Amino acid sequence: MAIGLAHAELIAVLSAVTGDEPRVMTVRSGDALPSGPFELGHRSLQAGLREWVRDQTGHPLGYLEQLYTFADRDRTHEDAEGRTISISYLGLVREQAAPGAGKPGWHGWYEYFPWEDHRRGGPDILADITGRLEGWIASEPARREHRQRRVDFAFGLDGAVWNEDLGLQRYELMYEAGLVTEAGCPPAKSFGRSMFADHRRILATGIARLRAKIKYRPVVFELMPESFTLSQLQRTVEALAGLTLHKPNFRRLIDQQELIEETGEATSETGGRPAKLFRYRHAVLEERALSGSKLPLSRN
Amino acid sequence: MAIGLAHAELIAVLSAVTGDEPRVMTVRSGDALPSGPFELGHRSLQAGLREWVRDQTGHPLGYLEQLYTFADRDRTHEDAEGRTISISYLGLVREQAAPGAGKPGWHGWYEYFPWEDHRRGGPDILADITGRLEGWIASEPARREHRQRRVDFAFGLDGAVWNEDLGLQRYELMYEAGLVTEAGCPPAKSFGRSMFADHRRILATGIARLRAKIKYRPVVFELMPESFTLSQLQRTVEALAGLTLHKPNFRRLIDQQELIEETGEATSETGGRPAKLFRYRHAVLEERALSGSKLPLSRN
DNA sequence: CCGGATATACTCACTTCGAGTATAAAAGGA
DNA sequence: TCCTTTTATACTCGAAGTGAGTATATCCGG
Repeated sequence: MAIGLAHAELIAVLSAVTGDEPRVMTVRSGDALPSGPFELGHRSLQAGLREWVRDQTGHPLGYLEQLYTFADRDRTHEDAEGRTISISYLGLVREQAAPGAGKPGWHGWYEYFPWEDHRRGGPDILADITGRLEGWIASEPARREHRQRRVDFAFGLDGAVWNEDLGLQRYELMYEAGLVTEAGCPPAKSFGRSMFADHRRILATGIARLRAKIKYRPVVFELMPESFTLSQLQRTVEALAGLTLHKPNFRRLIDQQELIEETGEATSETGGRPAKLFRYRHAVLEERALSGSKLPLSRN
Repeated sequence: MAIGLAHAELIAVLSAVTGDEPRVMTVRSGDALPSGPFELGHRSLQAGLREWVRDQTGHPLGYLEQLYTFADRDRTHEDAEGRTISISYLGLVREQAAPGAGKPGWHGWYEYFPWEDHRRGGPDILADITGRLEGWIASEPARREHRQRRVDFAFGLDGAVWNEDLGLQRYELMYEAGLVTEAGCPPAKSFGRSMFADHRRILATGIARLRAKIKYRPVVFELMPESFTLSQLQRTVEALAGLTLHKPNFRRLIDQQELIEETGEATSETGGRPAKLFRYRHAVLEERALSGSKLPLSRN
């Protein structure tokens, strides 16, 4: 069986949460995701990326999973024979281990996707977007109905509810409708900060994946410091989902799953009544991480 | 940014269900999964694979999704510079469109994973496997506890319940314990039919992904003929999951989701009372395919 | 016309889950 | 000191979902 030659690169969506702001590691002042060649000599892709991140950033990398492999024709490396295959990964970095977070190199998710943050209600920018999308829908009568259904579903219009998992579909619709500069839209009429090539699409893929995952796997804890309060944990989940949650239900679900345990200490840095500190029960839960563990993503 | 050179190949896990037997398309008399070079000139990986499958098999390919990209050191192409990157896909083929199903080229899933079929109760082979695993657990005192937890969880022992989604973890445990020929185990002491290189592991990845997916996305319908009875649908799901389901609950969940509609006809080929025929509501559901749609995988 | 087989329909108890309400313990200013 | 604000923690209730069992309908073949 013959084998085609290609160039291989790794692209990483590395996220951390500082306070209540989800961030992504970037290069070129926030214009691109970190990427690099897939070097020979690595044991595996996963190991290669781990090593590379450690060298480049000094941050130990907790959770790491493959996102998607792209090889579209428009990704062909300029002057080279063969084409480029981009293998993208999603990685989670602990806040405390990310001293660079906040400084250049880390940028908030919602700079790139301002319409995705619904923690203070649906953002005003949404009305502008859906308005422009209506124009796009009307512009081609033959596909009108189909487009209308897609938009209503993705943006929670006409009876549908906003679903935080559909971030990628929303970005792709906006791309199709020419509302982002990556699709050739003039900056003045586009939405959100754009990125190099298809990096923003890859970021959207990572965000969508993470938002879906926190609902059934205890990956949030990869973003938390060693000990934390329940409110901190909730704010982290809220930051990722771009939604606010019902506090009593959040707490109920967390402790009925026995994912965490009290450290015995408390902190009064939170303003009001001191909060108990908790830690994640690593050892006991290695396996369970593979199955259960839901988070209550009910709208508030 | 420099780009590493590599060989790229595509590997496909193409599945169909005939009657109540889930099958996978194979080459080399069932010893390998179909694979081929990633040719230049394809619009994308997805398009390349679609084209390639159509040419090779004559089967139109319905659902297609990327599974995983492998590039471990032991997958290096023999005499070549660079290494091989294998991009694997999961594809679903309709029974009626797979005239070759049953003939050479298609093999039942459970030839390769006999311990995964629990439709007639836990298979006898399971006792042999867990017995051998106990030996492996005991063989290294330092990791005993950890191994015990992994095995109990994956195989549903010691209070845990059998989880059909964990097929990949089960295979990997068996590989680690040296119970499969791919890991160097002599054929007489190994379990299930083996495959070339890591193809059986890729098949396990595909099966696990599909078993997980049918629970929240309506992908089963990609495997059904145009019109079908509810029992047929249930038997297909059962074949994939390797479990039997509670009939009344299955029907309730199906029709409360409004995924299907009656064709108006009925068939009396089933032996007893004639069964109504249904069809999947394609058009209405393009978008919903992205979110909801659960299947009742409750044990019976 | 009756039993076997399959299809279809209904019921009930238990759990889950969204949503609201109540109490506890700190800080800080009047 | 006390009262308000703020945050943490605890409890309750009703609606919906889910597992499991039972009952009825309609064919076939003897």
